Amino acid sequence: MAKDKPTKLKARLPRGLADRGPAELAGTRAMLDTIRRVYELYGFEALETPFIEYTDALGKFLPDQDRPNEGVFSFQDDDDQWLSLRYDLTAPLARHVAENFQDIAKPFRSYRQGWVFRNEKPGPGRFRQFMQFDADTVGAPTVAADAEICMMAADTLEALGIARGDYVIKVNNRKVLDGVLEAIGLGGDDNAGRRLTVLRAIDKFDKVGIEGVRDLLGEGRWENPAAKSGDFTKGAGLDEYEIDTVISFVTLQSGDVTPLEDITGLAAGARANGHEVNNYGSGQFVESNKGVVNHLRAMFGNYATSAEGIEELAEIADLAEAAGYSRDRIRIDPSVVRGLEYYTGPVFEAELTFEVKDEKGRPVRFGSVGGGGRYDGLVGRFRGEAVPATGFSIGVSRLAAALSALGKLKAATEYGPVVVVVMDRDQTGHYMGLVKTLREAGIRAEMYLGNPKNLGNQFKYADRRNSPCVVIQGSDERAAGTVQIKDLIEGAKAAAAITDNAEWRESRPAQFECSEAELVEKVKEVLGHHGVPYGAARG
RNA sequence: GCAGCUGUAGCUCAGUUGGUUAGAGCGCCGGUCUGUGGAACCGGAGGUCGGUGGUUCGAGCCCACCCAGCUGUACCA
Repeated sequence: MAKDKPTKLKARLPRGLADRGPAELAGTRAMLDTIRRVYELYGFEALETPFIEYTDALGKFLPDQDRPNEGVFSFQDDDDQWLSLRYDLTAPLARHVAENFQDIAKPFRSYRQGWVFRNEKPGPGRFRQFMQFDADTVGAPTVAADAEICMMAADTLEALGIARGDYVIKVNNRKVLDGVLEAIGLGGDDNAGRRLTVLRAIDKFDKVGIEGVRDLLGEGRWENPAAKSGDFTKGAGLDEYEIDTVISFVTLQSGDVTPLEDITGLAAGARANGHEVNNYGSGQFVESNKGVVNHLRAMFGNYATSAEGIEELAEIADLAEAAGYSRDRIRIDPSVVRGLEYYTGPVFEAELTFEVKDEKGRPVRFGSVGGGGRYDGLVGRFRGEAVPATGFSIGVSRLAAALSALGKLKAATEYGPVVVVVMDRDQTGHYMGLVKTLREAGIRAEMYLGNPKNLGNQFKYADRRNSPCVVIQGSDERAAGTVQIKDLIEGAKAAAAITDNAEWRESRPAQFECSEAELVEKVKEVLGHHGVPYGAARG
């Protein structure tokens, strides 16, 4: 009989998804605790919604398609209704608020954290399942709510260990953009398509540079402009004058032009307080949000829609400044576009400003690690009236990926349990008794459950589990009422010099004997010596 | 979706102008060592060479198509 090899099933993980080990879980848990602490400090309260929503609650275009799997994972219920895995936490929040509108005290301030899913092509820092941590204020029309969200975003990133200057919260306002677009004749519903193209072009500013944006606003752009090869992106088809207008808006802060605030009268005082003040000709100037806002006023203040947005930005800048958040943390930046569909006013984006490199030394683009904005229309979709709302979302998974790529995510060695080795199979009950004693003292412990015939294997196991120590009791010890405790951490150090195997075995480094009654006390000494937490000290 | 690159052991990769039975390092398992982790030495398991078809006396290598992965780009409500 020919032996047919059973066809092995290939074990493989779908792309864009990831298993998480103990170290990563511990790191994520610490991040979540930190974020939660900041959010709660600001007065937000917890809320959780399910992973699954009706598809039409998430977006407006889906239900009429055959397979609404563009971007979202969807499937049909028994009753043929389309369900989807949530792709963010904002739409479910809007549904929750609308559904429980009467019972919710407004302004409603809530936070929530959880997995979201996107059916898109994954990449570095882009996953198909990732975690977000949101905070939203629903029912507050004031821009103070927006300003507060920005400040909280800054506080959160710093609480996570990102130094001031290594991140920035960029702020813009959709109304300013809308006004500019109206001014160049792209207002109205029939220009929605071109408007979108313009917004996307602006969004790519830091990726393709000023010339790239110029091409995208005009005829279009090749993936490799020099060789005119690769993918071609069709442009918005604007003329020279229109392009110049848009470019002047975008570069206002982000690129070549940095508007400066004239502080001639204030410079002396600023210097006295230790601020750096640049000299430009006769007047004295400093980079500031107020400078950007003044510049916007001068250039676009005569467009009604823009003016409204500019004044909102001015107020956010003032509020932030008054609270001590200056341009190094919260920055008015007209190139920020974001969330093209549902944002109605201020939009925010959290960016890391330091460069992260991959293992080959090439710079990695992680994109924004958080974002948000005002979405006055989202809750209103479920009701007849507009409900003002603003919120912010941290991309926990992406931020964790960025931090660990940078080596900033503390990869503290996770110690395993104390292992009680099995020397005599017929004493299993007694060994488990030792384990129980340790557990009752709050010490992680387990008896070796593998094949106990070779004692060496049990040590190898304990070594791999990163156990701080093992407990040994053979017939000699049992007769004497004692146990051997072997400190594996200390032993590894002590044995580093030994090269001869026989000597290695004989020396039994870092091993000592104690009475069974002293077991807990002595193990605690070993754990304490190495800083291994136990009992209440464990997280 | 579009473009480029890459598919050989669990991982990283060799593999001559096409030539018997496809290799190495690491890892894994076992032994030296059934009362002691590491090192060392010895041994072992593990491959439809991504798939299908073609050219050839002969294909891991050449050709066509397909599939998968990576990178970029587009899309991302």
